[in-house]
Amino acid sequence: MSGSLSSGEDIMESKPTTLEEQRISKLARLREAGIDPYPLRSKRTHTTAEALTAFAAAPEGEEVVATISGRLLSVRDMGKTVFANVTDKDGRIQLFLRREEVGEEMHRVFRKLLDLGDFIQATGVLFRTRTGEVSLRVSEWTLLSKSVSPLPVGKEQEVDGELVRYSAFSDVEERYRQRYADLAVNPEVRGIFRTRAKLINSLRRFFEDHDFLEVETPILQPLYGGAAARPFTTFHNQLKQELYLRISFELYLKRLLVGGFERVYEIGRDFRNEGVSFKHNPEFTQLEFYAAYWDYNDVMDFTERMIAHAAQEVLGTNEIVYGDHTISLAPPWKRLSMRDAIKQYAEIDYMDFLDAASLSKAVRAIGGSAPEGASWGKLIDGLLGDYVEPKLIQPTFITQFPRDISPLAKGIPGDPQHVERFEYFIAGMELGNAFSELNDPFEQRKRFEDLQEMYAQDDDELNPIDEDYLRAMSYGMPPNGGFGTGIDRLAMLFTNQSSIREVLLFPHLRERE
RNA sequence: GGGCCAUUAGCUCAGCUGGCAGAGCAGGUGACUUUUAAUCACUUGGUCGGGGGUUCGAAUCCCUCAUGGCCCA
Repeated sequence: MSGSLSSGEDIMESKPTTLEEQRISKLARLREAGIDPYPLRSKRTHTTAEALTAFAAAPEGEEVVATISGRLLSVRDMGKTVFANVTDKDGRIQLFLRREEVGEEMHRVFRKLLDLGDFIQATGVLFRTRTGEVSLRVSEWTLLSKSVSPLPVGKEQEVDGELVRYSAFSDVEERYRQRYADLAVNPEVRGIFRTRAKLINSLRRFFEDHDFLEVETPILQPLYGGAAARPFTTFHNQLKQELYLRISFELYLKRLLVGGFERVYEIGRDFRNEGVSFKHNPEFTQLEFYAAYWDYNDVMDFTERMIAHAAQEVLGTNEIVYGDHTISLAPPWKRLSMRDAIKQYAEIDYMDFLDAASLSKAVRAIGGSAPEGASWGKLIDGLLGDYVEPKLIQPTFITQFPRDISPLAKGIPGDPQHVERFEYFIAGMELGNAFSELNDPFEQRKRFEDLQEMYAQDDDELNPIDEDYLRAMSYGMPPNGGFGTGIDRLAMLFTNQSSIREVLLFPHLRERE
């Protein structure tokens, strides 16, 4: 017998708790009874859901035999008879286990040596108990995996068709730190991530159906760009080269339009070295697409159809509930220029204040915040965030952005202040950003240089000039519309979650000592 | 970055103006021939987030640090 296992000190870094010690001693007793607590193979014939369906579909009088596998989540021991619930990926089934049917020894082992959280496999005939629950009358069962640490399983009860949970694992921090336990005991959390996966699949199909090519571009980049954000830096030892984790995909995807692809998209991870909040995680999933011969109006048309289509596919409706709001994603969405939006919600016509100094004064006059040294465009963006964004519950495109905060967007003819750029907002949240992409290499260089000058003091905004990108553009880039959106925020919207951490499997948390 | 709140048993939580650290669930022992938050009896389990201070005495008051949540910037 293995002394190392009975002590438990060797398999766990920290000292086992009393409960863990009890379970570790059960491991030894199981082995004494000739039972391998971690057997090599298992075999199931039905998921719990399939077993219940098969029973419902079987003609009267026909036996349905099933072998199910899953995690033991509750036991009601009546002596000669034991009731237990076993769950698997998307369901649960009640086991009905009698001494005469499984034999004295396996009956004893089940009652004395199993714990909540253990994986087991059970074979039997389906039937309906006296109280009406379809159950598996177990003729044979085996242990598949012993749970040594107690899972935080709560209890639950059905009240008027609603499942009420008691002592559910709900400590937010522990749920994130031990997501495996959270997922194991909170099926609705698994549901969030199923919805998230369906959303991404649906978007991929939509792109596929519209002749987009899915591509992958570098995450490790010698230069970063395409957004205003601080990057993570890293180092390639052999090349002795400083590298950055990408902050956007933009400049690489547009290089592909130069290369002759006309519609490309990428879904992947971006990294931004900034604060953590209910809507920010240092790494997040981004979707960007670029389509040759489109302008930002085409992108708007496509965006509203794409999101509405995804909602229809994933949720079965265009009317989604988010917090206290019911939101209609059905196209067309409201379109409002930046100038009109700020006139409406902040009651400032910024075209009356055409430089940063006078606009800053006007912002302060209405009690708004105007950080020292903020550019004209940044002040406007600030007004948008403070006064407009929280009000935009129903989907809204805000169009025509200030030029100085939009170095990659094409200008509007005859309007030196604005460019063809939009952001879209739902539920008071900015979800994405798009423009008619600048494709004039001379203009692009000038914009980059202006930016260098304007933000010479500001690390957050200062991107290095990407000469290779300019060279690509100098070969000729088709006019195109581009778009980026945060998948995590869309997932929040689709799953009615108010924190980005609820839609990230393993959200970033500070280290605990 | 600022403010507020939280941190007590494996889980969910009580613990008032400072006076022997509690409950339910889980666990253990036993009872129970179809229960479903099964029930009943008995029972184990604690560095009260860490450190410092005040006090005869601190889970409780003060300071500080850590982590998390909410609100604000």
